[in-house]
Amino acid sequence: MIDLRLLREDPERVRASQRSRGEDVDLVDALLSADERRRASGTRFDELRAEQKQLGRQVAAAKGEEKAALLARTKELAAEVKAADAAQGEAKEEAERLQRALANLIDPAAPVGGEEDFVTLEEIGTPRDFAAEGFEPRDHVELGQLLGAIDTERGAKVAGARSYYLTGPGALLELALVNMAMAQATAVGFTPMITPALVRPAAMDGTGFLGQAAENVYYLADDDRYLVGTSEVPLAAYHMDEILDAERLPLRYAGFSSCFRREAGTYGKDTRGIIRVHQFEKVEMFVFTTPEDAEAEHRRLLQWEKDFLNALELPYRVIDVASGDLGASAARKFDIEAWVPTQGKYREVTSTSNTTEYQARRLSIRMRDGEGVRPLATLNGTLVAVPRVIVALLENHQRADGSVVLPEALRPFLGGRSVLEPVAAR
RNA sequence: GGAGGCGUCGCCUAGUCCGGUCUAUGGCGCCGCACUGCUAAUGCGGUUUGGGCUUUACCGUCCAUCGAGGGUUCAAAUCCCUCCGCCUCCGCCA
Repeated sequence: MIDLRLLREDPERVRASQRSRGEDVDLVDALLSADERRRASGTRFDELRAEQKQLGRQVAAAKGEEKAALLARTKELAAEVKAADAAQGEAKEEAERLQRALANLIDPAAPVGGEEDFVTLEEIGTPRDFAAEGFEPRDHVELGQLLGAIDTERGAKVAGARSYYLTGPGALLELALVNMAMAQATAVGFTPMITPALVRPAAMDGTGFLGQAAENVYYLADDDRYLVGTSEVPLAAYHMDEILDAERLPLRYAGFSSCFRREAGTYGKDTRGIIRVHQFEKVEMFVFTTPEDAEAEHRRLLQWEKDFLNALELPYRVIDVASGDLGASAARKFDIEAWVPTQGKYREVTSTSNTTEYQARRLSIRMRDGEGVRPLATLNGTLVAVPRVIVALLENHQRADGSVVLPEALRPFLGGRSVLEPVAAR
């Protein structure tokens, strides 16, 4: 949610943000007038209620006829109070509904435009020239089969499309990547967390995933629970309804969980392999900090993501995502895309968003400092989304014989192993 | 799944049976002031959160807030219902 005071003082800024996102601008004025109605109905209720309380005290002290006379008056007033209360409730609900529907204010520094209008901030590393090396690179599905690391066929048999098994070295590779990510995160002060993957509606809604993104969320109707698409959800909601001492900030958590995505509306996209799947594991960084520190922390999250990919010796680029392609919670977002040789393209492997005070307001997470009590800022960033990193590792580090060289930094997490070799088919 | 107990403004706690200055008690912690070579101790005052009005802030004031939501009543922390959470026991189970 955005700050209503800011909305009242500078509605044009909010309209501009909506426009830049390509979202409904009328929502802003609908919210403004709903807020007006909310305050008016609240004032009326408060006045009636004050009168009722005052009379109530008189009733308590009165006796006999005097009391009977008072009761006649208070009875009438009670009906008015009840009506005013209902009106206030409706106005409040409507205002909050609209307030929740409004996306976060765009950071003015974010590029304006749609999905294609991102700005490339930097390119790190150089994609290998396989032609010069004299062989055609295999894609990760083929490599995964050769190495006995990925089984997409049986994944589909058992769990349907976009499902897979990580087998043998593939399974170990996941564990190694997760351990390496956790080691890096804890070294710079993150608290490792293993989070619930199944959450209540308040957590899902509070993080902003039940808006436009709702169609990609698995919902268990019998239990009124959601499967999270990222541990950002349980990590953000971890401090729901709390007031944190500003001196404790920043609070940094590295969450590990399975992630579930329906991938609705992506039929035909990335149907081969494990780039787009319904279930995967991920280590996510999540930070609670002051609004003043949020922008600097966003840069730090990006740097930690780069550190990780650098250690894996992968070529990648960093993009500044354009306004129209931001999630509802994000004011600004940087994605890192790793080079995928067989596609001749950079593909998203991490994403870090500054959600400013947006999620904190929805989840009622505040901080107490010298200024008093006010919302804090939250930020998130991927450290490792396992399948996509496996894709990049296999394809970028493959050799002509189908073996894959493991980057130095990963070897200690694989018992010192330096190469994955093809195995006989099973 | 079954039976029972519990949920009070940071923490602990009084109040709930029997509705009415509860405008929520006391302690701890914390903040301010006083006293004091320093510290400690002591004394006094303050200390939930949100919303409205006062054009912002300060100050002041009103309303809401006793796990959440509804109901009964002139009036609900207190009575009734539903839900959520925690604890104990039984059953089942990785």
